[in-house]
Amino acid sequence: MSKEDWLTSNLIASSLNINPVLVRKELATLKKAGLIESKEGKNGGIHLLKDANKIYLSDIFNIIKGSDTVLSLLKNEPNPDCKVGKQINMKLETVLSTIDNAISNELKTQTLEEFKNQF
Amino acid sequence: MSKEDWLTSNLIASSLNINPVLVRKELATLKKAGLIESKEGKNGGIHLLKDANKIYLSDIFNIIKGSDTVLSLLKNEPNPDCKVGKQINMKLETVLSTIDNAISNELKTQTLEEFKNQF
DNA sequence: TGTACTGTAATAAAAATTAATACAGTATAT
DNA sequence: ATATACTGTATTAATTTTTATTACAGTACA
Repeated sequence: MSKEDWLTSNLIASSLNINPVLVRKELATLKKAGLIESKEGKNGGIHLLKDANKIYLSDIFNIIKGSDTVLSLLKNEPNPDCKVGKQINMKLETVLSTIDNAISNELKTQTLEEFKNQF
Repeated sequence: MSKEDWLTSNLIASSLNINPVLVRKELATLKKAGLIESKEGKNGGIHLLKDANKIYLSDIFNIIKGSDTVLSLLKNEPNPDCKVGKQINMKLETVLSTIDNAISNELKTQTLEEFKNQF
């Protein structure tokens, strides 16, 4: 992908076999995070702002993940009358954060370029 | 929890604030995996088959996770006419497996006993 | 000025999760 | 023996989440 290639959300959507609007929503997240840039109008689209070999899979993971934890066990609201239930989400949060970090660290070992070169 | 304490699914459900049937389904998984034992009939319930300090959070994680990957990106069926789409799930699977391993390794560092003792 | 994009909102449809109901089977206590 | 309180499991309903669809304003290019 050279600097002047602009990928369209329709092309991506048809490759992923999902709806273009979904793609554009995810791209909005990546754009906000500064990973990609977009161009409106005819012949527009998106492309990366950095070289793929400077982008680690962890970067993408962390952007898409946002502030949630990957394992979303914190949505449940345990019985507050239960001594354990009252405190467990706080304790779980610690575990779930270390899990997110473990994933992120693992994904630091591969660049987008390396992933791409498999094809 | 001594050897003769039998926790009922209703108690667990009311602590978690979810439906008892859901609890019993998860317990069935843990039982099949040999982590817990159950007793039917009056005064029945479930309890651990091993000491909590011999059970690592990773054990529970792996049982509950089953054969799926935690990040379930493989359900999508990309366009098979796309050169990349055709192959990507295979390549993703590798990444997703390393993620599962990373989580499992992280959770090996804490026992159920240690987690419990926080309360 | 028509065309092909992004960006975003609103709504609908589909899928996944959770809840509810029901009940057979079983062990215990009285 | 029999009422009681459990597990185990099936079926169906309700709820929530995810994904798709439709629509359209804004923008840049040819």
